[in-house]
Amino acid sequence: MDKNNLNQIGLSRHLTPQQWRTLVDCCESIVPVPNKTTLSERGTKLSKSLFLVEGFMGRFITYDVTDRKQLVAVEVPGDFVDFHAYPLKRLDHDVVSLSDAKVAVFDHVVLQEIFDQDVELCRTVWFMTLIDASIQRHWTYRNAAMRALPAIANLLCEFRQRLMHAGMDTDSSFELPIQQSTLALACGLSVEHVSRVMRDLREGGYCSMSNTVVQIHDLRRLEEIAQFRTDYLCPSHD
Amino acid sequence: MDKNNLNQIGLSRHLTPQQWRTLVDCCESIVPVPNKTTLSERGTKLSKSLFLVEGFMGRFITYDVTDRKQLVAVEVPGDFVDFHAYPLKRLDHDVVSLSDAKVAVFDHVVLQEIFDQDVELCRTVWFMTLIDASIQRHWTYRNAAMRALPAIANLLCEFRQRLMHAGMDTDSSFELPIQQSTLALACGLSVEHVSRVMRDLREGGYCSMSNTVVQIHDLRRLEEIAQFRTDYLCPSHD
DNA sequence: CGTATGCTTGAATCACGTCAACTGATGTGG
DNA sequence: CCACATCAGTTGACGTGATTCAAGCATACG
Repeated sequence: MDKNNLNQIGLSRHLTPQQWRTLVDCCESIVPVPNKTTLSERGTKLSKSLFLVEGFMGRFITYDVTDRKQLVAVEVPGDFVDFHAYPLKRLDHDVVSLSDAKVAVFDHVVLQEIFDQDVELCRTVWFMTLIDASIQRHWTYRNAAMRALPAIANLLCEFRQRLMHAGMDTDSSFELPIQQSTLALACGLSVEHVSRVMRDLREGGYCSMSNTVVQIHDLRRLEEIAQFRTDYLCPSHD
Repeated sequence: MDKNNLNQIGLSRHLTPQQWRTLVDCCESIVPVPNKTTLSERGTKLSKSLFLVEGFMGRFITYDVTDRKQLVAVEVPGDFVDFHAYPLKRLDHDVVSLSDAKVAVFDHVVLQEIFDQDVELCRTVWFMTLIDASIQRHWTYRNAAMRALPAIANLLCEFRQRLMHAGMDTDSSFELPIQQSTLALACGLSVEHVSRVMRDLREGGYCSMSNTVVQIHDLRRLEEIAQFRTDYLCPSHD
């Protein structure tokens, strides 16, 4: 895949066309990533950042003692993966692909150069990492304050909304190449309980998930039990 | 209080002395904030950012339907409050003081000017907001993956560590001007259960909390049951 | 004084985890 | 083609961690 074919999708739409071109020009390469690939491990020093072109990525925090893997964040197409690694250098978690994916690679040194020349671009990218932070706060909220059924419903609504931003058609159904066990890891629930919740959502006429496709049966009612709000996903820039 | 008395504490220590001076020079004023003051409400447009000189601040997400207030983040002295509001402008949550506090106020327009002149400073402040994000990921983890007792223990360890960074003496005890109900809001637990957990921590010889002081009885064992790790609080810059 | 406010404790209930067994789809090698 | 393994999902029985409701107790405060 040629880097000139890179489309401005998802969060990257916050950039002006010129800024986007500046960024794309310094893209090192575009590489395919198979499912379940560990892209970076906790504590190792990073020198590259990624733009997620296709597929899903997950951030996992693991404590060796308990061996519990907790999924604390998911990136969808159009997200910048580890652009915050650029100033942070070392991360406290692992980044693993949740599906076959495709990523555009950026070198930190090159990024530093273009940011030096364009404070506005630096600020905009900063802004985008802050939307991630906003989503992260919501994940904190969801895990602490919501019961299993509304939580799962809420997560599905979030995915739908974010994939919509990424330009995918999500009217009555959408592709979601992750499985129940992944939802369980994201919400801190057991797979068995997620299975029961999915049955309730199905039988309640809200939505259903089979293979890699989520079918929305009644969006209004789904968003209602999910207590879904969009403000944390798309804060206005002005 | 005069702004020339502002000490470089906590996260602000990531700035060089010159950067710190640049920032302090553009501080508008230093104002006292009484306990339980709402500094900014969800959705309202912000034109100022704050540096927390003294006291504690909390970020609350509330859904009107359920009326459940969830505490998703806490700021300690030395933290920049809403510096990320600078590019974000509107927040998805409320910011409320958890104790009597003192804040230094910065105007966004002035900030924009000094960032325009110093990309490096912009980058460093960005870096600091990313440590917040790292903490946020850990809160997501704690809420999803940890049981009540280790979770509370972990939160107390986090406060201890962060207050240590802020230059407070926290050898065998430290000031923590928040109450059990606040811990409950932070961990998504009921006040009654937090009370029981605190009793277990006390009787187990780990730590105890009375009024506004946390007494550490056995730090090693406390950090052990808390599964405490410091990496998410102080990532290295290089 | 009485009345909040913060903490504590007990008993009943419930949401969710754990364990175990089973299904169906997919794949693999003989 | 069949025997077998694997993996995602499902279901039931049971245990438990945490909530809820209710009451009581201490301290601070108008």
